[in-house]
Amino acid sequence: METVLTTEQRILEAARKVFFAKGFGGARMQEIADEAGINKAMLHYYFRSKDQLFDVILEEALGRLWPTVGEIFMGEGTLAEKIGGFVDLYVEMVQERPYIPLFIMNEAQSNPAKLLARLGECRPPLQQMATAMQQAAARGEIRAADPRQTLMHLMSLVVFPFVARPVLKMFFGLTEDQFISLARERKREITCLIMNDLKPDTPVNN
Amino acid sequence: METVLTTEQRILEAARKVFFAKGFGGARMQEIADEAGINKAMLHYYFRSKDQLFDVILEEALGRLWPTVGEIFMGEGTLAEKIGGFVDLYVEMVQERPYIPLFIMNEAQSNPAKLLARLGECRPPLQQMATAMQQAAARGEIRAADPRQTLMHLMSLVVFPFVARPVLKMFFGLTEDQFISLARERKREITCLIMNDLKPDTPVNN
DNA sequence: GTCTATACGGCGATAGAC
DNA sequence: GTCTATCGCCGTATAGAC
Repeated sequence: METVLTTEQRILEAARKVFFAKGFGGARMQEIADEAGINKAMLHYYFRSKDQLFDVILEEALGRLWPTVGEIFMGEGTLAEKIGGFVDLYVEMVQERPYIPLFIMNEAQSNPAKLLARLGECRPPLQQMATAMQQAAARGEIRAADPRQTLMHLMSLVVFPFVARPVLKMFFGLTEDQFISLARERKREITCLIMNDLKPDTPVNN
Repeated sequence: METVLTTEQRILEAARKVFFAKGFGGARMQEIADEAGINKAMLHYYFRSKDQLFDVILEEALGRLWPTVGEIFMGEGTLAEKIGGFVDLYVEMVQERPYIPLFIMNEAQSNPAKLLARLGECRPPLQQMATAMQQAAARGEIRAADPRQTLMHLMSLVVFPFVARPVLKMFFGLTEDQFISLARERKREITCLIMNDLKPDTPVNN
């Protein structure tokens, strides 16, 4: 139970903060050093170069992209429960680290080579999701649907509002508290939206 | 019908390209000059500083954020038609200029002051949309719903896939062509998704 | 209006004392 | 391991010839 962080830990914490906020190109080694309360030279002592320091941060971030989402879809229960679980977990992740998705989308555009190579190793649980959806469709719980579209719907609905948070707050004239409560309402809304879309055809009631 | 562009126009075109791709911090005046086929000094001759050049580009981009969306919701027709029209128009806009949303979300985070002031003047047509939804609800065409949530749904579903395009292509293992056709399918999907969600309660069939 | 040359500062990175 | 000092490069911006 040591509350004193090592120099390396303080550097990493500072680097996360600055890289996530400014991206690779916008981040300054000096700012990271200041944030960590140490000297610029120490950054190079511990991590040779800006590139290598960035790689460590990037690796961490990518590892946290897909929490334990795959397991949710492989577990027991109805698809509605699984989708609900996915949304809960994913909203929580994005809410805790809102900078990560924007950071990743940015780097994917400005430094594609660097990012996309590593991104290949962090695929979403598309296979598990497809299986879960097929089984649910066979049970008549939902209609047949393209799991890629459904995953894109889910990611869009969960991630976008946090990525665009400052813009949306301005558009809707919201305070931070109001935004948070609006975001909270969304969890349930999103699940309903998706399940409604996947409802099986009901010729009788049509 | 003059195909020869003035120097100023060529600078602006080059600046759009570079700023949209790299953001303010990542863009280099040298790159803009090369792209325009002129000298670096000319940039400063026409636009004094990088900041002022950027402001011009930003202004343009903000003006194109909301096409003539407001009019769609004020016109005749069912809400389903209006939503469909919104999606068509908005997808088209984002498809044509995919860099603009990411660019705006970025600058909103890294240079909030500069952007958010001007952003206030480019609000989405929330008022028109709210009115159209209230009227549709009164006609029994849809259930009562928070127009802010509906607008957030729409923006999320339309914008996110384009902003995250490189990432999604990698996740799903898609070529550019495959991505485009997936995006095309989405237009209809999104409209259905939203209208399904807004369907009025039907106690008889419930 | 367009060019070359240059000023000036900030950046990443390293050397070397302690 | 930690610091100060400094190198070399590249960024924005300007001066001045044509």
